[in-house]
Amino acid sequence: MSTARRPRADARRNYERLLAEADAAFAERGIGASLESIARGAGVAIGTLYGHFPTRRALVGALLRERNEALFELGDRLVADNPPGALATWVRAVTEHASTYSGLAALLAGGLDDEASELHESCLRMAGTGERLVALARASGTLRPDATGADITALTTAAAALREDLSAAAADRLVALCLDGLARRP
Amino acid sequence: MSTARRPRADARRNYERLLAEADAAFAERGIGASLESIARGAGVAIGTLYGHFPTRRALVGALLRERNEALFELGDRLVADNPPGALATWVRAVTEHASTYSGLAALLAGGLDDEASELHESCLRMAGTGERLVALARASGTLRPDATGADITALTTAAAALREDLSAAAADRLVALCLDGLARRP
DNA sequence: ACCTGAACACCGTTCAAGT
DNA sequence: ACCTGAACACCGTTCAAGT
Repeated sequence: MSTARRPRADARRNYERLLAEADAAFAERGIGASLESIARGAGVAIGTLYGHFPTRRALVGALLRERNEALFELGDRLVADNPPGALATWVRAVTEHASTYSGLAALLAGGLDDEASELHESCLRMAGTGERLVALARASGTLRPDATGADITALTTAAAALREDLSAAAADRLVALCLDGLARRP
Repeated sequence: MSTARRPRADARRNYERLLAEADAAFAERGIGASLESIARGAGVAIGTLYGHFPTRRALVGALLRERNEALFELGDRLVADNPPGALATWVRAVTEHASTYSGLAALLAGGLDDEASELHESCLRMAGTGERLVALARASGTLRPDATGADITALTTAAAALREDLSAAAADRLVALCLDGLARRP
């Protein structure tokens, strides 16, 4: 059934080199780092980069693949086990994930509504996990009844932006305050 | 005492044209809009733009001058009168101000620590007003004793970023939740 | 005193030509 | 099947030459 072919050895090598170089560049100079400099650093022509990754988002998506899997694994486990503080754990994990590269938070926020985005699927899945954890917390009476999954999406997006614009400490504090605001009053 | 001279008529006209064109460009395409296109739209050479505004931030600062005055006037009045909900009013006003152009929130956040920034002074003043309003609210017992001015800076920065990345509704909701988290428990 | 625009360095994206 | 790099369009910034 599979129509997949083994890629040519040089293609595979270029692919890996581009990923490694892009990761370094995005980590250092943010998600807007020049694609030309990435191609140069990987030792390939600019056309080769575009051959493997037609858009910047495709490159980001490929880089995030492993991190996404780890994140979703955590999410599934939290939903299944529903341990105390599951929601807070999830919010912190997503915030960290969205802070992998500076500028990523905005890209992820945009990927939620943009079906054409290579990040759309993982954004949807993150939102879905948030919804489920909110439903669980509400059912167990630890959350305001009007809390929604959208609140969690907003909170993680805001916290990730704060990490970029101000500091991780400010972001952590905001998360704590908001979760406090979301908690059910005794 | 004043060493100020009346500017040449054409200089003044170019200055005003550049401001008008920049306001339109920043409002439409965000704070990163091309300076070359702004100069073109204003009908002047690119060097003329640099002559009047040596950095992008200087241009933004000039555009915000009037808005800043209105904001500070509101802030001073809130501090003087300390009406109910003063802190919430201030947070919403600053959030709106930081959302004037897309991308401005990040610039303002950076201007707080960067003394070289043309926006530094107004950032400091905003933070100062926040501090005073927090002190007033704490003194009147409506705020958690551990609340700080930094919390207000973080909240407005986060809300402005949310407006850009998600929606104004999400931002308003976050502000409400955080202010709830900051309120003194009865 | 101010304006002009060429000059330089850089980037995103495409695509004909190569291997 | 993949890679190369020239080509095009665009931008930030500076500065010598003009008025």
